Parts: sequence; C-alpha cells; structure tokens
Amino acid sequence: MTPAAERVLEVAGKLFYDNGIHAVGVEAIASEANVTKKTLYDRFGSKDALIAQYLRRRDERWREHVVRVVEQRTRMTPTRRLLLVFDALEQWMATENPRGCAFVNAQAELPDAGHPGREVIREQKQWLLDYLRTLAREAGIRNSRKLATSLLLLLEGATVTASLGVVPGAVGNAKEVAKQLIELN
Amino acid sequence: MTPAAERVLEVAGKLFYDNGIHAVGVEAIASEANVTKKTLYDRFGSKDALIAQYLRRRDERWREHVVRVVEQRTRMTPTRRLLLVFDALEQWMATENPRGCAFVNAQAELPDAGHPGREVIREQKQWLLDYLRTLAREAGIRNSRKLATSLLLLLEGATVTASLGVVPGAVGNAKEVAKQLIELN
DNA sequence: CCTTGAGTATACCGATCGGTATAGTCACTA
DNA sequence: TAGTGACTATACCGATCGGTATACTCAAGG
Repeated sequence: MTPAAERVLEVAGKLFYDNGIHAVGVEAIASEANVTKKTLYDRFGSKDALIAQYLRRRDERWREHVVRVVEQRTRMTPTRRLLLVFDALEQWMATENPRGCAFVNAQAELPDAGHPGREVIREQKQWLLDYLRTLAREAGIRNSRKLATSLLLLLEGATVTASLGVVPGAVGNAKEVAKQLIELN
Repeated sequence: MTPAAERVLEVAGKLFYDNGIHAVGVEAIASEANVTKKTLYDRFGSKDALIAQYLRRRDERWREHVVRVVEQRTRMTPTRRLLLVFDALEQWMATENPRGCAFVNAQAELPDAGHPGREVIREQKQWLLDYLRTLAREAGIRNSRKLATSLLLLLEGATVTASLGVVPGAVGNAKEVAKQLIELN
C-alpha cells in the first residue's frame, strides 16, 4: 500500500461513512487526499473496488477493537467477558460509529448481490456471530449457537436505535437484556 | 393526490426501496410512471420532497399492517397480542421488506439532519416504540418503558440480521427472546 | 545508466444528475 | 364560453458522474 493509496483509503473511509457511498464522488476523494484521479485509479482500479477496500479496512479496525477490549481482561470470568462485547460496542458507537453500522449502511446502498463490497459485509457479520459463539462456549453456555444469535440481534438492534436517536441508552439496555439471557441459561 | 401523482409515488416507492434513494434518478421514476418530469415536479416540488412522501407513505402502510395483525385478535391475552408484533414483522419481511427497514436504509443515505425525510424516520421509530409500550401496559408489564425499549431492540436487530442473511430465523428467534423477557416480568 | 513504478497536472469522454422553460392538449366547471 | 388545472412533449440548463488519455517528473534499484 503506497502512501498515496493510504491517504485515499483514509479519506474514502471518512467521506463514505459520513455522507453515504453514492453521495461521494471519486473526484472529491482524490482531491481531499491530495491525489490525482489517475493515481486513485492506478491503485484501486474502480470505485467499486475502493468501496470494498473501505469496508475491509473498517472491518479490520472493528475486529481489532472488539478483541482488544475483550482479550484485555483475561482475569474476568468468561461470562463477564462475553458481556464486554457490549462495552466494546458502546465505545465504538461514541467514537467511530455515530451514524450507525457502516456495513448495514453499505448494504442499503449496494443492492447488487454481486458487488465486491457485499462479501465483506457478510464476512463482518459472520465473524461477529462466530466470535460471540466462541465466547459463549467458553462461558459454559449450553446452547451457544442460539445465545450468540440472540446477542447479535441485541447488538445490531442497539446500534440501529442508538444511531437513530430513538433510544438514548440503547447499548446499555441491550447489555442488561443480554445479562438476563445469560443468567437464564 | 392526482392519478399521475399516485403513479409517481407508487413507482418511487418501489425504485427507492429496491435500489436505494441516491441510485434512482427522477427521470427514471417519471419514465416508469408514464409521467413527464414536469408533472412530477408540479406535484412534488423536488426530489427531496418526493423522498419524504415516499417514506411517509411507507410508514402508513407499515402502521396499518401492524395494527391490523395485532388488533385483529382481540380475544387473545394482552401478553400474546404484544408478541404478535413479531409475527407482523415476519410477514412484513417476507412480502415488503426483504432489503431491510426502509427507514434505516434511508437514514444511511440522508446524513443531513435537516432533510425532510429525517423527521418521517424519527416518527416511524417513535410510533413503534410508543405502540409497544401501550401494548406492554395493557399486558400488565410493570416497567413498560424498559420492556418496550428492549422489544424495539429485538425487532430492529431481527430486521437487520434477517435482511443481511446472517441469521435465517432472526424474527422467530427475537420473538422467543421477547417471550422470555415478558415471562421474567 | 537506464528502466520501472509512483506520482503530478490537465484535459477529455459520454452519460446522467436535479431542475426549469416553452408550448400545447384536454376535460371539467363557474 | 372562458378559464383553470392536470397533463404531455421536448428541449434545455449547468453540474457532476465514473473513468480514460497524454505527457511529464522524480526517486530507487539492478
């Protein structure tokens, strides 16, 4: 990844997330990144490929964030570490995600199932589901598959409602519900 | 609402939802509705106003659908009627909502808080939250506010994950969790 | 030394964007 | 019968869209 490409990807990440994908032209991205359009196309090939890269990069940062928050507290009980995912989301929402899940937003703008970005979206959600299940298993949950799914529903629901401003303490609320679900097990 | 305007709104509803708002031009809408661009602008004034109307119309249909499903079974216990909202969503997803919540998708494309469509989005979510709370009260839930919020999280989470294809039986799963939450009360 | 890759600057392409202007048709109604 | 509102047809506007072409500079490396 060349320095110019790095700048392009960083700028694209900000503009795409803040304004929506279709609303941002490649001209604006190149200009903001102090790069010519030619360089942008030499590095990324097309806007669609750039979109996919944007999503991939964001997914990487999200995974690192979650894993960092959870893996940091190894002395906690596995059950509490499972709930840490909600704390990770709360931090993420405040700093990087005020406009909701970038992948859900991208899905709204990419109806074509063949778009290169769609695979990244699928992978992002699948990873989170798998991660939740792993944590659930470590916490001794009997039906880890079902609980992980339920937690995913809560996380996604909290993200949406929080970004819409309907439910102020959405993530905290979701965490409480999650705690109850785990105690039921 | 003139016949031409009606056609425009119907076509806009389909194209906006299926393809995303920014991806659809007024030219395409007018053409598909067998209407000239002039007529479209005479009736709606601007694309932004048309977007707001599209959302308003869809909100109306959604509310009618939910109320119809719930209000139909007056002989059910209030608790079971509360859970009927999940059945209403499941039907809605299968027939009208395969690409997820139109309002969440619109929010992704309308970052400007002053856009006329944004108010419609807020109203749609607020209505559902209020409706859930009313049903919860009728079901004798002690903290109806909190339960309604939790149910909203589950509904929104189920909508998102179902449309993304990550969790096949998302709405059914959400309903099960909802049932558990109600029983805890 | 000379090639290669990364970069700049600029101009261009056809297509489409949201929106407007002009002129005319038709049916209903005061 | 004269006017009004809904509509069609068509042409146009400046701006922007994603993407390409040409010509050039410059630093690094075999």
